[in-house]
Amino acid sequence: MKLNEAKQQFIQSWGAIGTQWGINRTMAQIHALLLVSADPLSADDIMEELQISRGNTNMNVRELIDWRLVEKVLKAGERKEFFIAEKDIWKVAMRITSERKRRELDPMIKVLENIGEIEGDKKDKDVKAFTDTVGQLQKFAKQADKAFDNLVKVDEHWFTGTILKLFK
Amino acid sequence: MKLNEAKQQFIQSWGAIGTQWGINRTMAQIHALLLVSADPLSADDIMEELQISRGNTNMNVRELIDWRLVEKVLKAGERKEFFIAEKDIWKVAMRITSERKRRELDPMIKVLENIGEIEGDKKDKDVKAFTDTVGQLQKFAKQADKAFDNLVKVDEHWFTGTILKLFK
DNA sequence: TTGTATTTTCAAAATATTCTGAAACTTTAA
DNA sequence: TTAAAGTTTCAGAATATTTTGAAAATACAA
Repeated sequence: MKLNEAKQQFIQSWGAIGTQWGINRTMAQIHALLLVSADPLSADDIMEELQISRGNTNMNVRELIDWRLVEKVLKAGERKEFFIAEKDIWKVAMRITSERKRRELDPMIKVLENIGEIEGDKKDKDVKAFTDTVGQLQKFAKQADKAFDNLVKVDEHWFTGTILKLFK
Repeated sequence: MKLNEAKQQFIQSWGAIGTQWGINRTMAQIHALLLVSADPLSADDIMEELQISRGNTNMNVRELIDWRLVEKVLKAGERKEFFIAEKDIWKVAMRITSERKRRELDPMIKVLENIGEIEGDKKDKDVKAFTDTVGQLQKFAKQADKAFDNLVKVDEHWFTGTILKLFK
């Protein structure tokens, strides 16, 4: 299998998987392209490689930067911006996890907090069913929130060596 | 806050969160409705409560059953089918996790497996960049796969008591 | 059987999301 | 300054997804 062939296959497949993840196809493709590129690419490189418009490229690169999966790189003597992806897959996974938590778990916690006390007979089976489910969800959401925070925190400390120092 | 008011708020918010999760709004709403209902509901009940069509109701209830979040219930003397949601939030979370793994991680593993050996100079930086990233992804995906399987497995055994028996 | 209640399917309509490309804006070098 | 290179924005077009509702299929009682 030739390199370019394999690259193209990887990029296309990654785009398809992206949609399953609820992620924009183009965003996933640009990420894939940058992940397997040795050098930083410019917007024009990306447009050329993926056959997409400048606007689309710009929007999705910006989104990838928001997710902290891609960084802007400046080359000496060049006016253009270049882009490079974080290559450490563990870090990539942590950042995607953080972002998904922010988009999926945090709004859930907010919704649950905003549900007020229910008026009426607390022994009523309908009132019970509601408060019981909402209560369980609240408990679960808070636990999950802590678990994710710890996962990401431990990971950051691992890299900076903070945890090892605790054992000295 | 009145019960019906709170229910309606919960259902609408859950629908909105669902879309963030990459889940169909109606599916999330039906799930929310069943989660906070004391008794099983019929398709007509769901249509009435959420103001949606029969086709939409049928499709999404079926999808929820596929996810093992909802079960069909038959009432004596009634010809209609009724539906009830799994109320144990931990079980719900495990089932959603399993389904997401199936939809998100499994296709990723498949894609990575299908990428063949790259022809050409293995010292070339472009070849290196590609094989290195794909290699890292493969390693990560397999670890994640095992981790999720174990999570779900431990959980099932926990409920059936299999793990406690191991310590006897 | 036949008729009635119920569920399922699916083409077309409605809605939502993504993409394009050109204009507006910004940055930098001369 | 000016102008050229580059980036961003966003209205409208293209795509994709979801929803409706009526017809077909199925299940059941008489």
